[in-house]
Order: sequence, then C-alpha cells, then structure tokens
Amino acid sequence: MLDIQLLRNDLEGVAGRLAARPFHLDGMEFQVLEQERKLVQTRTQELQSARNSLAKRIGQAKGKGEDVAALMSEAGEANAELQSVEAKLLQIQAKLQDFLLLLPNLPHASVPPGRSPEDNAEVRRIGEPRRFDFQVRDHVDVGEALGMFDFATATKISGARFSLMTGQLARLHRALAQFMLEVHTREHGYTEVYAPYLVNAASMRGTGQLPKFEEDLFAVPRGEEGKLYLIPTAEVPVTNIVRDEIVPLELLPLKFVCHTPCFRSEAGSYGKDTRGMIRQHQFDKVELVQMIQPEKSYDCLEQLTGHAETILQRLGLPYRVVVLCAGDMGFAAAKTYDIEVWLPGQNAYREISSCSNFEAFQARRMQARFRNEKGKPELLHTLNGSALAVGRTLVAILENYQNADGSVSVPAALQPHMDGLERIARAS
RNA sequence: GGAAAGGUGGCUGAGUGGUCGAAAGCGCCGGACUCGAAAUCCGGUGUACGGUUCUCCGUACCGUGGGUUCGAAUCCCACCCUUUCCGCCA
Repeated sequence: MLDIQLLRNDLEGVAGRLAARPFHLDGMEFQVLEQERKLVQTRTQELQSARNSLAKRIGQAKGKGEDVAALMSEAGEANAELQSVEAKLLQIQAKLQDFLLLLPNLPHASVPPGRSPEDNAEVRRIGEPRRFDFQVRDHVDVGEALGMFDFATATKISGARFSLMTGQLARLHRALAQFMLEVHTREHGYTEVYAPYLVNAASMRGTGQLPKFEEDLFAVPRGEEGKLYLIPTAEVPVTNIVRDEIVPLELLPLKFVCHTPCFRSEAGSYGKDTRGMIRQHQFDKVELVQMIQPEKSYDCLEQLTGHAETILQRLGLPYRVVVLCAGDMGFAAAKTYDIEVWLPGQNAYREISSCSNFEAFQARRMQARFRNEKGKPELLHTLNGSALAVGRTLVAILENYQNADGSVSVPAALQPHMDGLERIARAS
C-alpha cells in the first residue's frame, strides 16, 4: 500500500511513477473520494464532538438533580444526522481503502523502464555452462530414465502440474532443502522458522496477494464465511510475523529462513511450461525474509541476493542475475533481482530465485513497525528472496550434472547430506 | 466436540452506564538530591486518523462485529481467541 499522504501531496508524481509499470492511476477518482472524505469526516467529527459534550452535560445535570428533558431532545435530534454521516464516512473510507489496496508499489529509481522480460537488465553472469559431448536430455528424460520421476502417476493421483519422485531423487530433493537451510542458518545469520501453510485473509492482504490475486491462490473452506489460503510462498506467513507489531530497534534486522511447500493455482499460465517440474501447483522453496530500517534496506537487498547466489555457487550451477524492469516486477515490489540458472535441456537461463525489496509497501498494509531512535513507531522495510526454489534447483542439477550413461553426479556440496553418495544411477 | 473461566495501555491489574483514554503498581524517559550510583522525591510516558501547522485542537480505539442508550470498557447478541477440565486424535 502506498502512503496516502504521498497521493495527497503529489498525485501527478505518483501517477507518473506508476505509469512505468505500466499502471494507470485514476487521479480524478482519488480526488473526488478525498474531497468527499474530508467534508464528511470533518462533519462527523463535529457532530461527535457535540454529542460527547452534550452527553457530558446531561450526566452533570443529572448528578445535580436538574431537569434534563431539553438537553435529551436536543441530543436526540443531532443523532439522526450523525448516524447518516457516520455511515457515509465508513463507506467512503472503505472505498478509499479499496482504491489504495489495488495500487501497486512505486518502482525504485534504479529500476530500468520497460514492459516485458526483454527489458530486464543483466547485472552479472557467473559460471560457465558446461559443454556436453553427448546429446543433453532435459530433466524429465533424465529423471524418467532413472526410474525416479513419474509424472503420469502424479497426474493420476492429483492432476496436471504435480510431480512424483522416488528413491534417490526424492532424497536429493530433501538434501537440497537441508543444505540450503544449513548454509543460511550457519553462515548467513538467519533464524530458522517453521510456519503455517494455511493462512487467513489478513495475512494474504498484508503481503499483497489479496485482494487482487485471489485467483492465483488455493483456498480451503472453513466454517460459514471463513476460509484459509494455502501459502503460495513462505513469504506470507513469515513476513506476517511482524504484522501489528512494534519491533524494538535492537532486534533489527530480523532475518528468517523458512522451508515450506508452496501452492499456486497457476491460473492464466495454461500451456506454459507444461512439461516437467518447472511450473507446479505444489513445490518446495527455501525462503529468506528480512525486516529492517528503511535506510538500510537496499544494502540488505544486495546481501540477500548474494545469499541466494551462494547456494548456486556451492552447487556449481551457472547462473546470471538480472534486475527486473518496472513492467516485469511483482505488484508489491519496489525492486527485484531475479536469479536465473542455466538449464542445458532448455538451452536457456530460467528463474530460480526472485529477491525483492518491498520498502514499506507490505509494512503499511500490515502495520509492521519498529521503534526508531526517537522512540517513535516507524514502518519497517521488508525484503525476501527464494534461496532457492528447491524443485527448480533439482531440475538444474539433473540437467547440468547428467552423464552420458544416464546417471547424475551429486554435487560435492550435497554429498554429505546423502551419505557420501556420488552418483545417482538407475537401480538395476 | 462438551463444560467452565477469561480477553483492559510495554507488563501486572482496578474499573456502581455519566468529566474513563481509562486507577494503582512495575517498567521506561527527563529533572532534583549525589563526587557518582542506589534509595527517595517531582514531572512525563499508548496508537491511528483528521484539522491546523510545529503549536495546539478534535475524533476513534478497553478481543472483533452488531445492538440498546442522550451517553457503553461497563448492558444485550453473535463471532474469534486464550486457559483449565472431559472426550477424540498424530
């Protein structure tokens, strides 16, 4: 959510910066709502003030045993207008809130303009893609040849966009998550978190999934009106740790790492990445989340991105880092780096991590604050990034570490997590 | 799922429907005392929004949402949550 003060003071400027996404800000709608709000709110408060002092006088008069009939009728009359004007105010404020909740974040000044992924700018490229002296296979062929990937059975059990792994492949998947958690907790100073996979609407609103992106979520009905949502990323439960909290300054930065499954309906991506486990309804991810003072958040974004890159470096996977252009960024982000891993089977770099600074956008929705040097509550900045998407990392390993005989080498960094296993081969 | 108790400011904890945004204590901040500290004493100490604009003023907020009333932390209804006991359960 954007600061409503900013809209009041510089509507043109905000509209200009949002146009880069591109997003059309309806300035007229806002101004009309604001004008009305001001009028109605002022009147409401006047009437409330009058009611309060009148009620007070009635109380005092009664205390002295005086006649209060005249005062009572006066109060009764004023109440009629108050009631209607209060209802009107609630209605306008709700409209204003809806308006604000649907505005995306402002892109940071360092974000390149542009509308499509082609406008993203490569920041750095690390590692040399390996040369193969045999015909490379994609992860599906590699995994199925090993007899450890079974998409057909996954489809039988659940439907499209689910996967089933068995044996050493399932173990590799587990080892990856384990390895990532250990690097981040031991070397990068993150606190491990176990968090709920089902969250309420307030949490989804806090991080920005709601109200605009409900169709991307899986919902579980519960009770009469209520429902819970399956998390699309650990970002949601973990960031909401600080919702409605005022964090003491000395606790900052808060750094959390959390491994969860993620659930996404992938509505609107029909026909996209239908093969293999690139785009699934359910996938595992290790997520980094930080909460920090505003003046430090961009340094933190660089660090956090570096933490994600560490995993790829340790695994010996070639990758590049791109800064997303304004048009390719998510709704809540002010700046995002995508990390793309090299996939020989696709002969392309594919997203494996997305690291973003949300500035105060989420914090304002969540009322997530810290107590600054002056002792005043101030909105936090929130950041997060995948480090990494476990399923896609597994894909990258299958493709980059495949051997001519159909086996897959286990990256050295993972071997300690797999009882020293060096190669995954078909069981004979 | 059943029964009971309870949700008040950073914490503990009062609060006959009427100067209650809320006693008191603790904590915290400032000051006095002190060479310094402790103890003691004095003063201050919630959040959000709006108006004004840097000084104030107003409004709202006592789990959430409704209701009764001139007036609700206080009464009524619904819901949520917590604790304890029982049942069930990994």
